[in-house]
Amino acid sequence: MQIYNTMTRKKEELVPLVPGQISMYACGPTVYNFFHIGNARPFIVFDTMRRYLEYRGYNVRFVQNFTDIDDKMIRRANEEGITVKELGERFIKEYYTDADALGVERATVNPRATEHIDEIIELVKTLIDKGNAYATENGDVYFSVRSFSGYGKLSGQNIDDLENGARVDPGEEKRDPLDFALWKAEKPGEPSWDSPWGKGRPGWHIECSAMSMSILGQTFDIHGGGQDLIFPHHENEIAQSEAATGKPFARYWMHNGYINVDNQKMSKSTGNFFTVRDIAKEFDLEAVRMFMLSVHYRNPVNFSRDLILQAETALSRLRTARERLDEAVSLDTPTVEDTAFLDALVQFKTHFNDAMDDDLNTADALGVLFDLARSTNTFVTEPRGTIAIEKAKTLFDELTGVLGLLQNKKAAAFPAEALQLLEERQRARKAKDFQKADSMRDALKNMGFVVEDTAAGPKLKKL
RNA sequence: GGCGCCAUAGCCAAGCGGUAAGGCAGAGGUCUGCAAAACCUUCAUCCCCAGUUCGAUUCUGGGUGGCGCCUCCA
Repeated sequence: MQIYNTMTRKKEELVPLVPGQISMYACGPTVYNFFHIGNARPFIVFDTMRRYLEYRGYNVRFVQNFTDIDDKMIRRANEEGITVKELGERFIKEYYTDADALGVERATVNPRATEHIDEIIELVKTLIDKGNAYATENGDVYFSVRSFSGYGKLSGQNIDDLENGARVDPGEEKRDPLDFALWKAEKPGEPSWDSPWGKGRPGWHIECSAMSMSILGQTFDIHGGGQDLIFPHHENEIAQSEAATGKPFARYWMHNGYINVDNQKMSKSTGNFFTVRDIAKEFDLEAVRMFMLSVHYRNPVNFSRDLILQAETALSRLRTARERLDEAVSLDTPTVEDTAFLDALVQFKTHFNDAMDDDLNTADALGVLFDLARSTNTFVTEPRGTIAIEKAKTLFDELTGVLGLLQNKKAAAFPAEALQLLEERQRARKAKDFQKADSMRDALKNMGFVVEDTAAGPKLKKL
């Protein structure tokens, strides 16, 4: 598989550190609020990456953290009049609610920053011992950027150019404006932990280094996140981690593009965001996943309700095709068409894999899925051999499963009243009383159901 | 100022050297009592100008127009 590595700015063959295994870390949410559609993109992208790697037979260790201590957490907790811990607990729960609905599988581990304070302190200690960090009078610890010669290698920034834009906040005792905080001294009313530098809390960047390395090892395969994390967050992670261990940190860096609104980056600070929770009130979140996967993960994409609607319609095309396979009439003896069809299935699978192997080209892979749908739709118009039908179902489930689509298997339960109307309508039709039949169809429509007359009889569908 | 991304039909979006996947919407048709679903047909020469090449949407240079990072940010 080829993936685009931000570090080298090229597509590279993915060769895992340990054959057959992939270790992967993605920056997770700061749990101070509901997450928005823009935040959802990396969750979906890296979940899809993980699913694909597992499908291709890798044993994947996938870590996505929760940042549960930082300035925003503290501010929000104060506003709500609750503790930072309580705030974190609440929004971790809310995260799972939305992530589940988006078809995002649970990571192998979801570490929390506050549960890795010991590792963070150890890492900071090591950096001070090695001369890459220094503690100040008031108990802050900073990383000395100029002590790490590789600084800027991920973002392609020249350290002296960066110097011009850097600034120092009042009260900070940085030796160099570029230096960043590893440990922040306690302020009144803030959660804090004991450390060799006095009470305090970790800086943001060090959390990810500590959590990723303590769970996946000093060197691991893939590190992912949004493009806005390239600088400074990921640059800083590299500096801290490699300075401390003397070993390469992540081997491949994957970054997803932004979700835009009217061509502007969706972000909390701009205020042009839609929370996933709000969108869930209007749409099936699987349509949001469909929408995300219809674009290559590195490209920016505009978000709008109209586009989710398009995705919803497209998704139902796949869903209908899959249902038709279930309803297909199968024969004990294969038909002559079966062989050609089975060959076609193999082709679809190959094309799907080729697309995904090319830097996770989900847009292209979805195209294959629609080709498959057309093919099966045509195939099931006649009774076919059981084996061919079953193989088609298996492939369909396999490929939609890799993309995390069509996972809502819940059998649609229709109210008795609706089923009765459907029956009455059918009787009316048999009696050629079409006026009555149509009025019942209208009544069902008002209840939110459409009627489809199939070869196997009338069928109800939710609108 | 430094670093970087993008420009393909009404909309969304792959492709990235050999004359444009797929989805949504639209048009015509088949099926249907009528619909719906499905199927068939139809719907683009790829922002502009140079250059390289037998051949460029795809490479190079220059424009034009969008956008991002450099400060919290997925």
